Amino acid sequence: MRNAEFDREQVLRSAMNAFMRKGYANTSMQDLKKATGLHPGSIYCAFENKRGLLLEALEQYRLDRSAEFEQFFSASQKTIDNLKLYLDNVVVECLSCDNTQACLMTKALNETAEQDIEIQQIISNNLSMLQQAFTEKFEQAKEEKGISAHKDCEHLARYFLMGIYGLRTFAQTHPEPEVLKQLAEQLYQDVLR
Amino acid sequence: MRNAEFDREQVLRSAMNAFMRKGYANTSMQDLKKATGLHPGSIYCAFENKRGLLLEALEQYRLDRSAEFEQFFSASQKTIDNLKLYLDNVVVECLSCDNTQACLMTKALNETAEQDIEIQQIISNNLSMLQQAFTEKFEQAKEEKGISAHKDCEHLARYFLMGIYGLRTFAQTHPEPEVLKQLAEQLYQDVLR
DNA sequence: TTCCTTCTTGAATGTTCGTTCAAGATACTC
DNA sequence: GAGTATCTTGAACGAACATTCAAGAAGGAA
Repeated sequence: MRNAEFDREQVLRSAMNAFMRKGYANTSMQDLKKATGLHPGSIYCAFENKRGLLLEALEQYRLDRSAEFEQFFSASQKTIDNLKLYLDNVVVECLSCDNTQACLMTKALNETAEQDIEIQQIISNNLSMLQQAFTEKFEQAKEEKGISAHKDCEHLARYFLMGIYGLRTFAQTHPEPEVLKQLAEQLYQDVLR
Repeated sequence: MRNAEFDREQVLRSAMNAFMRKGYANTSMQDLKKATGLHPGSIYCAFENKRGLLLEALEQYRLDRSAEFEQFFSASQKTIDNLKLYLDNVVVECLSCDNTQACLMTKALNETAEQDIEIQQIISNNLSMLQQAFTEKFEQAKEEKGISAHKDCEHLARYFLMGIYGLRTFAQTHPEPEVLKQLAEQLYQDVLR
């Protein structure tokens, strides 16, 4: 027997970043080789093919973001404040030029639209989970009297998510800190109101 | 002498749709041949190369959308109502499955990010023009007393555009009419308030 | 009609892509 | 320490890609 030499999670995160930077179609096996340090044969042995690597990278991304999400909501006692922290972090992410700048989910969603139904479905499910997570946080905020009792938490979650999508796209053309912060602030106020 | 047989605008619109459906990288010359009815040689003769075709398609898209934009604001006397009409139309577009479903600008923006700076710049400029057009409409609405006098029209335009971006992305995963209409309604209310 | 210019055609080109595979390297088992 | 199962390597593969180009078709001028 012999174990694989590479760290699977680390490889997946490298692939994740490569896909986010150039998109799925524009990331060649050579790019992936350079990014992951794995030779083509190893990639095909471990992930079946390029698409399999994307599928696992998407799942790793979901896990990582899910963990990150929960971390934000252990920061303060008040859920509504943590939602603001989360939103502010989106802005920070948008502004970090050296980083990937976009969300792997929405990036892959845009690219595989009407082409790969399975990937489309997986991403839809993942984003639905995120939406559900937001819904729960808004319900929690309602219990804490952070938002008014007559609000529809599902709607708030959808609106919040829509705002985040929009913020990310907007940031691609106008990555000006003040503007993005102002937009995020307004989104937060509109959700609270 | 001899004139070209094809209608340039019609070819550009066909290419536009092909690029929107599959994305730039995933649209092959064969796809473009099928979509436009032009043979590779003609395409290269008329547009230099695939990228040149995208560049002209982007410009045609801008022109078409610009004309469509102005049409919305000749519908009613009140600018604020026309903004609602525009927003409702975005929802309708999102829901028309047979159609392209996405905006060529944001689609290409996502795909060429950090890869083709020139295209990136062109799209940024085009989206800035749209933002500017919205700003002017909001200022017009302010003069008509449709929105309160102390509002920052530039900010409103940015927020409105952000909402539209978000709506489009959201629709890709959840194309449910009631949900999208509710989101658009809330966006409109938040902008008015 | 004849000639010339321009457009159209589609097969051919070189390149790059994702993918495969056989040889070599390595660690575990007995 | 020999044997073996598994992983790693990277050259090689066919397919698909964007692009080219020479031959053919067609309109305008004379």
